[in-house]
Amino acid sequence: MANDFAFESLNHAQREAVAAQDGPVMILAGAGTGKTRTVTCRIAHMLERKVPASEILAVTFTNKAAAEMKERIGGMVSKKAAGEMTVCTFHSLCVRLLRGGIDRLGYKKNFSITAYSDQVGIMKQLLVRKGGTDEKVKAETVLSEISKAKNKGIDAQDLQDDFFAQLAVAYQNELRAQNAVDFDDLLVLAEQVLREHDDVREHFRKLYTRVTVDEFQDTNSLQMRLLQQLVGTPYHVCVVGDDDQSIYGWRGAEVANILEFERFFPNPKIIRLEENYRSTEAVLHTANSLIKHNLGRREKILRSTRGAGENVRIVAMPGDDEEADFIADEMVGEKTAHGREWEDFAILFRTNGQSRKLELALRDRKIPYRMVGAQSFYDRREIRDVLAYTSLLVAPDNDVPLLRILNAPNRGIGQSSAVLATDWSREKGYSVWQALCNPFFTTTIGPKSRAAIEDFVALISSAKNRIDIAKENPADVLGELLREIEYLPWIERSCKNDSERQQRGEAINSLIASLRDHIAKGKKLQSFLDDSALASDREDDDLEKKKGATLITLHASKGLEFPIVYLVGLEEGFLPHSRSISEGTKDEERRLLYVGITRAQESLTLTYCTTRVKWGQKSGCQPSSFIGELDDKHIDHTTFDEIQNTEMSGDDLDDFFASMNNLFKED
DNA sequence: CTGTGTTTTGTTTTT
DNA sequence: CAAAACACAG
Repeated sequence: MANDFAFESLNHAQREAVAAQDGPVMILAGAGTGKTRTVTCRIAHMLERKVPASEILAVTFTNKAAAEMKERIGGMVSKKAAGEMTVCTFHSLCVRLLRGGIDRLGYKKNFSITAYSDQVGIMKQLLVRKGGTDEKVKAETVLSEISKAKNKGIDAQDLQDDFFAQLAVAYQNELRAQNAVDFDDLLVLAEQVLREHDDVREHFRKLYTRVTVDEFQDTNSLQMRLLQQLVGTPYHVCVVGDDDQSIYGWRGAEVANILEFERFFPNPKIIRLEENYRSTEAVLHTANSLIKHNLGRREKILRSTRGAGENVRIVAMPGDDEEADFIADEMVGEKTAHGREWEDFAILFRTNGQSRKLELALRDRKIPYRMVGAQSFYDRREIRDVLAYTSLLVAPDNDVPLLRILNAPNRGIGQSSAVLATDWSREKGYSVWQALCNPFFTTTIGPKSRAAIEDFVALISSAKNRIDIAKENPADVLGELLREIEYLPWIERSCKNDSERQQRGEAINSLIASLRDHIAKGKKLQSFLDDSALASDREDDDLEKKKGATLITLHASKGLEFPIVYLVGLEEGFLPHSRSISEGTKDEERRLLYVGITRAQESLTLTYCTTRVKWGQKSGCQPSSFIGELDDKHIDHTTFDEIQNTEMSGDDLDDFFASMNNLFKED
């Protein structure tokens, strides 16, 4: 199955990238330059050259990207070969590695991965226990400092702030005691195993002889060190990325990795993809004129292959209500006038909070839409609860999930009992579960709570036995367990409306269904929990395939493209975000805007408001300083009022009256 | 221990 | 103006 046809369709630079198979290679792929196609061709070409598929490793930024890449390569070569390759995120790669070798570092192989909400839970407890003077520190802040330190390779106790260092040590002990690792530990420990154990390192270097890293601009220095351990001479490593699209600096991403790639892997072949197949000249010229203002970049000039196109518009809005209405109205007009599909439209914004008004405006006009990224499926309360129950069925000694559901639904084991159990277990060096099982503990508390605790212990034990001993399907056991404790009715009682009730019920069902699916594939319960912890995905296939216009944050929009793009809220303090100004990361905000602009294929509209409702109060806004940096060559500056007036002419007039009529009808 | 009413707090982005 | 944390009575 030759894939020559694909090779034929590549441009010069892309072919060069495909042909450069040996030694270190860096592909600088500007926005819309056919990056994914080039990378998949390059890997397909590897397989053609008889590199065994099992020796190929490709690391992506998200699970979704991994799945997509696998599918595309499967389409070019055989499905079987694609299946034998390893395509995954850094984190899941590390899980695989550690499930095999973490015992070398003194952890047990059945370690569990602490989800973010559980990290917060641990830290909150520690703050209560340690924060005698109760300083106003948020658990999230401490965790983010710890995370930054880990990613930089700093030891927890060496944190500058004394209090933070204390917390960091306590936090790490807590995890260790529970044989648990957090998200960052996965990378830290994997790197450590590879570095300290020659045989493990050699094993993996032989296992993966060809390594590709996608979205390289988003890797941090820890991931870079991991990569160095993973790849030995002769460095058959290929990194792909675009420093201009590095927007995860706040999570530790180091643009330096891409700017100083030579330092890590000597004499790389550097290939630039600058021919853009996505956007019009107007869009690209505007994007280029903006990104020019960033210093210290690998210079790239995107060239359009699609002709000038219509001008970019910058529209001043009197307020955020008008902004939303204007966009929604225009979408209706565009659709009828030019036969557009709703899927052709996307509205991009900086913060999730901005989506509310837009949603309302779309809903008013019955425009179908899909929201990407609001709340992660796995962050939902009912899902976290059910997963906590699931993890108890694997390892009841994990305190965090245990404490989470100890009294959810309410079963008469309240705060005070929980504190007593925790304290007792800590004193004796037991887990909380062991405390609950231990008569020496249970006899110390009141008869009512005691009965409740005994019931709870019996409940979990019997469910666990059904899985471990009777070998029943865990999905069935879990489902029955939830029914027995009447979880759903309990959660439903806290819902405000019917649709929320339905959603929660569906979420639980879909989680159980995916567990059943997982078990049917012959995989273990433990790996189900791993996957859930690592799934950042706002997946839920339904949501992905849902029809309609797209509402999306700038961050989540990376890698996507749309014919018609509205980018809202170009105001100082929003984009650039005020926090970025105080942190001195305005460059990253500029890149963020650059990413947004380059999503547009044909039509781009940037809007800003002169007033905006904030915390229920109207307040004034300044247009973003980025607007002044754009070259006006392909830009029209207008205002809301101007457009309203000009629309009074021509055949738009009919539309205007139609929508006015609608307005009156609704009132 | 639970449910309700009151106060406070807050808005970046997420593997 | 929300949601979330908090306080207090039952």
